[in-house]
Amino acid sequence: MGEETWSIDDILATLRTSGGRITATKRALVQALVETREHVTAEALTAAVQIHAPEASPSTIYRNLEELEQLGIVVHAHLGRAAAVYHLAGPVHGHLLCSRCGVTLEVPSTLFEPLVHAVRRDFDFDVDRHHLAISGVCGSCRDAELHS
Amino acid sequence: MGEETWSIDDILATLRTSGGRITATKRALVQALVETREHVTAEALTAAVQIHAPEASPSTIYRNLEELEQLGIVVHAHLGRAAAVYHLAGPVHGHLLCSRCGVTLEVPSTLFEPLVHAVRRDFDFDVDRHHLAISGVCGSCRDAELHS
DNA sequence: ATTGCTGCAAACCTTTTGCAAGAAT
DNA sequence: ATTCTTGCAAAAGGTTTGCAGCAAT
Repeated sequence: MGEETWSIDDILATLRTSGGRITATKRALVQALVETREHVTAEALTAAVQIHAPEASPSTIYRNLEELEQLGIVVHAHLGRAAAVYHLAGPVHGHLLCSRCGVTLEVPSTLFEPLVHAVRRDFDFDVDRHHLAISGVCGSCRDAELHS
Repeated sequence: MGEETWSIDDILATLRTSGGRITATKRALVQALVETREHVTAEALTAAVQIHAPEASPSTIYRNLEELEQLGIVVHAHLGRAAAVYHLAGPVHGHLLCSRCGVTLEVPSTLFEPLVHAVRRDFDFDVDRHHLAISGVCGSCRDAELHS
């Protein structure tokens, strides 16, 4: 259920082993993913990669991300209507997305365990813990609303 | 936290009371929503409305859906990368989306209560119960996978 | 020498928006 | 008469794809 941590070399090795080729774009993408431990959009990753490889195109980023995802290195989540966010598969966690300000909070997956088990028991459904995304209103936005 | 059930007349009355005007498109849309108790895309709703009002355009459907949503009559959820699904606000429930076959299961929101409370307590975050969407793999797809 | 990867540009899909004409009140 | 709504068409935003050339193996 996800490695502890991925190093750049881990990832490149996995990429090679799977038959993929290592390109400058892939290297820069992997580096960006490892360095920013946050949830980033494909657009942000493209920008990061372009610092090192100015010619890199969004389509390549998408293709590389898909390759990494199929290897279990990267996961993505859809948080509402906006662009998907990508991050390294790591310690599993859920996402709380504020529908007012858009902030994303990561919460430990332990919070979801009761739900995960109930859903498996009652609905024979295996929750993908990586894709957990719950929307609502964060404390700051709720407070701001009360004052208006 | 949501009415028990909406009738067509309930909805039209609410629409009128709020200052909105009743048009043929709105009437057909409301009828489609009440009749199909499922989760439908804007595209499907457009098709349903066009049976009665062939000239209705998708943009009008979107605008009407937004109006209905602001009145608390309709809610929508984003289940993955595909089009959003809309349905009448009713007994609150969560969604389980199978990432293999795309089926959507509705589950009672009681399953989410432990999570909702933990998240409020620990993260000061108010979950929007209508938007709960959890992805994973349904029993049929898991079984099919085991046999392959 | 293979053949996987790339950038570019264009296509795609869902949703939003501008606008002038039309319709509900 | 007022002004809310509509249809159309175009735009927008995110993602995917076709293709010919480039590059990693």
